[in-house]
Order: sequence, then C-alpha cells, then structure tokens
Amino acid sequence: MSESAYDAVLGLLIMRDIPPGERISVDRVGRDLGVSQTPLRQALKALEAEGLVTYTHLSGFRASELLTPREFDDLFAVRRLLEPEAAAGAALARSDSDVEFMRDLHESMAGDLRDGQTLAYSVFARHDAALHDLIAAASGNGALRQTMQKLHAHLHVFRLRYDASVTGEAIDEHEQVVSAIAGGDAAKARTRMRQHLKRSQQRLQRGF
Amino acid sequence: MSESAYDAVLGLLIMRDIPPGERISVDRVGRDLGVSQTPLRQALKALEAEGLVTYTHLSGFRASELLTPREFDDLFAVRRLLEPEAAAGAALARSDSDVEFMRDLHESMAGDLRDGQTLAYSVFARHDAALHDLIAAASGNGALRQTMQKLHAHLHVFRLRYDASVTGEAIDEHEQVVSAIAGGDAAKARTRMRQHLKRSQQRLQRGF
DNA sequence: CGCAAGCAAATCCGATCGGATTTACTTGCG
DNA sequence: CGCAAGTAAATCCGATCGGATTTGCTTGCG
Repeated sequence: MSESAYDAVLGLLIMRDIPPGERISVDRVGRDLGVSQTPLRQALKALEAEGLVTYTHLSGFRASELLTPREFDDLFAVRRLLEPEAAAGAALARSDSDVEFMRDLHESMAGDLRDGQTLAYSVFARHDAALHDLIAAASGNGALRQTMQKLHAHLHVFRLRYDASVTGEAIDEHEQVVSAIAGGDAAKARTRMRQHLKRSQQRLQRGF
Repeated sequence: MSESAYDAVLGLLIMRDIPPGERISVDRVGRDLGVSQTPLRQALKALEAEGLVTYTHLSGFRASELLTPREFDDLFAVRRLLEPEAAAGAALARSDSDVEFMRDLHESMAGDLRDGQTLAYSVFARHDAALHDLIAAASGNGALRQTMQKLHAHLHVFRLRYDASVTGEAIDEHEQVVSAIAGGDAAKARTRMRQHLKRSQQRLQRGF
C-alpha cells in the first residue's frame, strides 16, 4: 500500500498537481488519496531518498524546487557521461527483442506525431523516458541503468518545461540512435546519443 | 528519529552486523535500536529506494545480497564514467579550502598507515569514501556528486571485501590525484583518477 | 522413521491515538 | 491604524493496537 502511495504521489508531482516548492501535508494528501499516514510517510521518505521531495524536521515534506539553469546544465552533463556509453553498450549487447521494443516505442511516438501534429509533451516525455530506459537495459549494465533511473532526468525536465511542444527533431534523433544500436555499431550509437542529448538540451534551454 | 534509525541501520549493514541477504525484522531491529516501528519502516523504505535493502510484500525487508562479479564490474564501469570527470571538474573549480580538506584527509590516511602498518580496512573505506566525495563536491556539479553518492560504491565494496588489507598503493594514487587537482591540471586529474579506479578494481578483484 | 497437519509464536502492516510544535487568526493595546 | 500577544486549528510524528499472514515447531498418523 505504501507502494501505491508512492506511485500516486509521484503522479501528483509529475502532473504538477503538487507544484514545485509546495508543502505536502501528510494529513491532507493522505485523505485525498485515501491512504493513511503510515504508508504515505514511508513513500515520502523514499521519494526524499530519490531527491524528489525534501524533508525538514518539524516542518514536513515539500515538493522539490524546479531545477535552476545551473542544475539543468549539471544534469545534462551527467547524462552526457552516462547515456552515450549506455547506447554503445546496447549496440554490442542488444537482443532482438530489445530492438523490437525500441522500434515499437519509436513507431508509436512517430505515429502520434503524424496524426495529431502537436504531440502532447506529457505523452512524449513518458515515451522518451521509456526509450532511454530501454537502451540502458539493453546495455546489460544494471548499475548503469539504475544510475540513469535515479537521475529522474525526464521527470525534472518535464516539471521544468511541461508546456513544451515537441518538434519532430527529437523523434528523428531517436531513429538515428535506435538504428545504430540495431546495426550493432557501438561508436555510431555513442556519437548519435551524444548528439541527441546535446540538441535536446539546446531545445529545452530555449525558454529559460 | 527516522533519520537516526536510517543511520543506525546503515551502520549495521556496513559492519555486517546484518549480513548480506539476511531478513530484517522490523520488530526485532526496532527493539534492539530502541526505536519504534513507524520511523524504522520509513528508514527502511528510504534504504530500499537507494538499493541497500530489498522489500517484498508480506515478507518484509532483507539486506541486499553481495555484488556478483558481474555487478562489481558494472559498478566500476559506472565509476569510470563519472569519477574521472569529477576529478577534472574539481581541478578547474576547486577552492583553496577544498584542497585543504583533501590534503588533511590524505595526510590522516597516510599517517595512520605509517603508524600502525596495517590500516584497518573499515577505517580506510570510510576515509576513501570521504575523499572521493570531496572531489565530487569540489567539481561544483551537484548532480554529479549526488549520482556518485547514490552508487554507494564504497559500501558495496566494503561489504564484499571487508577483510581486505590496504596497500600503500591506494594512498599513493590518492596523492597523485589530489596534487593534480591542487595544481589545476584537469587532464592530469582525469587520467590519474581513471588510473586509480582501474588499479583499485584490480586490487579488489583478487579474492573473488 | 518420515511426513503431514495443526497450532503457537513471530512478524507484517495499516489504522489510529496523543503529545508537541507550528501556523494562522483574532483580539486588544499603544 | 499597526503591532503584539494569545488562542485555536492544523500539522507533525512516534507509539501502540489489532487483524492478517507467515514461519517454525510439535504432535500424531501412516
């Protein structure tokens, strides 16, 4: 039950139902979600360990603040260290089903974009996160994957720029990365992921 | 109070008072530590989020298993991605007090080694973790530092090889890294950290 | 002697209570 | 009218309760 509380609060944070910086009253949120304080406090402590909420003694929990421009850059600097290597590793270690899942995800994104023109950023962010995690998983390095997951890069970025519109560029770059992985070309996968992150950062930076 | 419970359980895990894989009874440990179940379960949930304990519904918590050889290699692969960059960043961004703290720590380690000949590995591991964290902090990249902290590399390695004896090599390598950082030479700091990690991995691997 | 069934102890885990602290509002005084 | 003091409501947070599940032991049967 504390697990469902974790998911519920995570959803509230992602969708900005709890805005960044706002206090999280265990009493109130517990009543809203229909869970008691005990499991909710466990969930909030876990979210604190992941850096998504902060906790102060005798003052309670509050949602983490939005990333500063500096923190945004730092986050992408770490991503640039990790993810190109994940892509390279995936190119060497991927299985057929890995590639299949990536192509499915990519097709789903590309299809949505063709249909509706403006793909809701919330949908894109979720799919994007899933694709990057798939690549990390395909690398076979569990520690690398977990490290990337704990960054919660997509969550932080979405909170920052939840009104962003998605250009087709990101989708194109994904296609480039995925095909390099499918082809087993580690060097190409690495550089294309590096390129994707660089451009993605630039796109999101407009608007700071 | 859940914070002190967190620290207490972390200590039990580090010192193998709770061996890897062993069940953690909330009742029992709570009584031993003199804290109640509510804060203890919060602490355990946080430790679960950090990967140090696992949790199964209706079965409770248990201490994470020891690293497999594969996981050990994966962990060091991630460290090799992160820490050389942290060292390079520290060389560029370090303050005088950063360097001072590093030298103090290093001197403390070197001094202990000269005196007692065989430095207890538990002491070394703690100081080593502190030094690596200092370097990460000096880089100025908070995301990078947090990412390294969440790896809990030193904790996992210590649990694996808690009986290891420390050679002077590690201390020497630290000296090399710190002096490169103090000198502001980013490239040198990067390669020396890379070297240190490589050798450290090799040293610890003997005994698998 | 082996195995299964059943019972008792331990454990899990959410709900709720109560003391302590903080926050917000109101009232009264300068 | 402004500010300070006091009070009430909300909140925090650990302790404890009770129902449900698991685990380990014992007992009895084949």
